[in-house]
Amino acid sequence: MNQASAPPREDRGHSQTVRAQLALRDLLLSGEIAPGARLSELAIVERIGVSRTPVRAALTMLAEEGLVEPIPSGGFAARAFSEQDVRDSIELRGTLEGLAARLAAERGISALAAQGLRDLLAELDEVVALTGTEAGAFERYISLNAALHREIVMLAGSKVVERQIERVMALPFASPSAFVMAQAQTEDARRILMIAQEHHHAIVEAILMREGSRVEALMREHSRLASRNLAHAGRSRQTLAQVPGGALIKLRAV
Amino acid sequence: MNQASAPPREDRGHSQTVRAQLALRDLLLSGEIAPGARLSELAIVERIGVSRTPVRAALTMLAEEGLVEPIPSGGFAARAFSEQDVRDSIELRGTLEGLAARLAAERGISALAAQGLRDLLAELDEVVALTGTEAGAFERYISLNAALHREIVMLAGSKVVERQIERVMALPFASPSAFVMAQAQTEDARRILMIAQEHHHAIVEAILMREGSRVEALMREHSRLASRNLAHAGRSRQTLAQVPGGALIKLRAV
DNA sequence: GATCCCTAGTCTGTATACAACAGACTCATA
DNA sequence: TATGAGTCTGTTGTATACAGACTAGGGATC
Repeated sequence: MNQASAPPREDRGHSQTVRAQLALRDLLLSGEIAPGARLSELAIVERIGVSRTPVRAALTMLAEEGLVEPIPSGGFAARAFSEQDVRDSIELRGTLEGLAARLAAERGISALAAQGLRDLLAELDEVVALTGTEAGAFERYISLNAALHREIVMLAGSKVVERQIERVMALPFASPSAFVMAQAQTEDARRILMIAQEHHHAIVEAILMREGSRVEALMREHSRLASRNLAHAGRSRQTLAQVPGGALIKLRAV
Repeated sequence: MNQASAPPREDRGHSQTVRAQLALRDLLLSGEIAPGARLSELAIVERIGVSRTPVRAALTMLAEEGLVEPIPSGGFAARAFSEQDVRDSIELRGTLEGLAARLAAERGISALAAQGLRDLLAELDEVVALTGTEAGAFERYISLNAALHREIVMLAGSKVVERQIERVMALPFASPSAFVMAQAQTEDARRILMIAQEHHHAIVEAILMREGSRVEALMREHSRLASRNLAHAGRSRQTLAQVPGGALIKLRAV
């Protein structure tokens, strides 16, 4: 270990493998490593200062996540995603979240969990009202939105389903809030957030009323908001840069 | 490399990592490594005759697949599945296959692909007719059934969806034919196969007619046949032993 | 001038050595 | 007898050395 000096940031507590994984993911998502490029292990070693073994482990993990893909002759390459891939990922997330929400509705949730959902909804209501007038409202919306979605997935009470959804969300542009930031500058932004929040209300209500089929349909439709946002964001590479992992997306008509 | 002798079977052509992965998967699915047991790397090295590096790689891959799970303090343990886990996995597969079938229907398939589906159906018809009178019919059914399901997934034309379904099927008892063998001895066997085949016909028809919503519902219901079979198979550990990966399933009331 | 082959360099896959850590066991003490 | 500290063993995480495979570039030949 003759690299630079101490661990770059407060990476202590993490193993070298985790550090490598996070660093690599950053490099990939920011586009610093171009999509399609081969990932030479030695080059990565020099770049992030851990030895080949953890780098290799990180690469295989990222390959499982789908951010890199194995090259037949050996090694890995940064993966590129088409607009269709993104759309499919969103549809996939909607379908799986729909399943989770349906299970939650059908199996029923505790009074405590119900209150948790209501609280999240109320907080989201506040934030949506503040949007446009207060800085940081979007960031706050994103985190609350993620929390609500996560909570619904948890309420399905199925590790198997949970794992699977986690896996889809490893593709960053598939996350529920991926395209919110891309819309932040638009005049439409507030309107879209209000619609999304209306969805949230309906979804929570359906879960509480144990309307499985309804909540599934709602959840799917909800995810399609992201698709719509993608259509907007996809118009320019600049907007796309606001989207997490946007650098990985190849536009058709650039 | 002072182990035993030459590579155990015709494992040549595979890398050590792949060999380790296959060997470990076998060990896990057969139950030779008990669910919940810690997987010591050294022990595996001695058992399958490759060094720690590929064993380690295989372990992380199997962890991604969900067959083993990381222990907080380090290392991995063989995972155990509850009956509920199995049921959820089947529901998950049904949902995802439903999505794939719907996409195939909505996007349309080529004339060649349509003919391929019809051919598979015809072959399955034959095999189902032979069931009970001819040995090996069940095995043939399983392989044709798998081929049909695979084909439908391919026809969705989405790598992202395909990958995800692959991942669910890594859990062997989630595969479409998992519980067919468990039923082979039953007098119900033939009846169940006929029902499944009726499903297949309706599914293919719906895809050809581009009835997305219908095919999705059909596909889900189709997957629930497996759940029903599980209920039967789950009654005894002996029947469960016929199911791939059955050794990993913990019965509630044994 | 184009194509094919050979060679050198680079890279990955694998094995192994080393160090830090976790857990269990023992022994001493209250 | 119970509790605590200390040690000791087994295990994983990490680094690195080595060998085979692949790639690219240059030179020779058709």
